[in-house]
Amino acid sequence: MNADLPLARRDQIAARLADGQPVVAATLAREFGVSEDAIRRDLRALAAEGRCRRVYGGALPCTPAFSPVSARAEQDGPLKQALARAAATLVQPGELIFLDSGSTPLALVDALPDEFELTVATHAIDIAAAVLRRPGMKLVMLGGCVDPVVGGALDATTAQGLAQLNIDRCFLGACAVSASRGLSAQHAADAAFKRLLLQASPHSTVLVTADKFSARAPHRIAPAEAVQCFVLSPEAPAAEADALQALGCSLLRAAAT
Amino acid sequence: MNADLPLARRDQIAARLADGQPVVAATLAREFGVSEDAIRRDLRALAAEGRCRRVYGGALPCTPAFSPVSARAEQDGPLKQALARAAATLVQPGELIFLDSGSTPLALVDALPDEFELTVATHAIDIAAAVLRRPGMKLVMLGGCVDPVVGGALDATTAQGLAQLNIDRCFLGACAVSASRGLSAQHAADAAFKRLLLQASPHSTVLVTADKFSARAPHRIAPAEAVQCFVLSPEAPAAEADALQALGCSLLRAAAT
DNA sequence: CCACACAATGCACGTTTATGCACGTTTACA
DNA sequence: TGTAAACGTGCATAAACGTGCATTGTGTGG
Repeated sequence: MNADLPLARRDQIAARLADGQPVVAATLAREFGVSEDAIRRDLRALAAEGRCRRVYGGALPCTPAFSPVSARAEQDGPLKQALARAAATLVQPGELIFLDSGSTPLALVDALPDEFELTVATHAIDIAAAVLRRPGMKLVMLGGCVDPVVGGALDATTAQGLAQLNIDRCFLGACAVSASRGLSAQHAADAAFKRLLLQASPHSTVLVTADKFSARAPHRIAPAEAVQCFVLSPEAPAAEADALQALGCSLLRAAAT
Repeated sequence: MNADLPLARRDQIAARLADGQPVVAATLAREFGVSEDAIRRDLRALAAEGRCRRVYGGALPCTPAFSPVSARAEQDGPLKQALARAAATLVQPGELIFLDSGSTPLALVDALPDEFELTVATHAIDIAAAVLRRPGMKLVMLGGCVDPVVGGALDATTAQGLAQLNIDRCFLGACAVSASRGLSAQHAADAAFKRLLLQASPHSTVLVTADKFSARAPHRIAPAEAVQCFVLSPEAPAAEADALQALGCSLLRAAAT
């Protein structure tokens, strides 16, 4: 991280707490490269200001509620995080990556490395909010009328904004995946947008939880071979995986949780 | 790199701080080829002008880039909610309202009536997220490169998107308010956007907490008479309120908490 | 041309602050 | 109930701090 100003460290810890994240003293000590004593002093000071609640092993935010991302990430949790970690290995420093809407791409935000100077583009509100919490990343928001179901902008303006980006890589969530029927989505507008996104990206990755293979969805996005890489969970059926590979798609297996 | 003018050095340091970068005294001393004493004097001067926060080892930007909106979100809770409730009474059914970035407009989202079939437009990520949680509202998101300090899109694309909206009413937060100096903002791009927003709206309302009257900010947005209505907190100084009214602005007092 | 004010700087001094380590105590968990 | 980790406290150290003072360079008025 950047400058080792003591108070800056304290601010960063305070920011995490204000964000609703609990902090662990030992972890922070390693992360900031100082002894646990120093961290404990910080936490004590913050607690004295009423900015957190001191507990054995670390500290908790004084307002424990309300933290949309972390809550969701915890709950849907380990599986999507594992997919996200695997997908994050594909990203190269300095790239402009586009994150599609959905909880799996959302998990990817927290898995992206800090030091890569990435630019993240998205049309999804919750993903933008998550990126905003990551210091080192630039954020480009696509505007338009927001579809309340998808949680992101989805209209002609959005498509137009997409066309103005030089995307290096995109990550999609899909409603349904099959080697024979390709990718499908629940909503027509969402499918159309994903189709444009695939066309606009020289390299596209789809994050797939195992249940997506058995799912059906009405709107065809593209054939599977339009995607360069699929990230699969460990319990994905081998038959489907082999079929995707036979189409020329590369596969990435997430580590078992 | 360096002209030897001392003031030029101070300006460069100020520029970095305005950019959100923390600075380390020892590093700056080596970089500019002067003693740490000189740097410390600069930092002290800048801090005295309110342009940074002095800390042990260097200085931090007064609005740290890394803990953007989340930290200041709920600090003045009840007060801002009271302002929001007062402002919400101005809204008419079916309108397209634009919400500026800031914690006060954010509070307004939850105060808006459900049954009015409103369309809310914004360029701020957190406000969009809040609107998304309200069922009966339509949401229009303005896109563009997102300013991490403001927490919303702020570039030419955003301005263009604004021009394509038929806004009925807009609600602004301001960094500083004064009858004589008008509205001011901390950041140039933010000020420019607010200026466009005022021009694009037939009716504009500014939500003002009492501390905004004593605050200073470098970038002038518009004179106070460019705003139709100010919503004031109960403890706002009467002198300032009278001065605003003398300029032809209507006032709305929030109920005491 | 000189004297002087003035601002910026570097240096020396004593003071404050943050840190790490050592010690004994408390806490969580098996 | 026992154990290991986390805790708080005291102390020593090094870095950063503020202040006062001498030096330098520049511009101005006598």
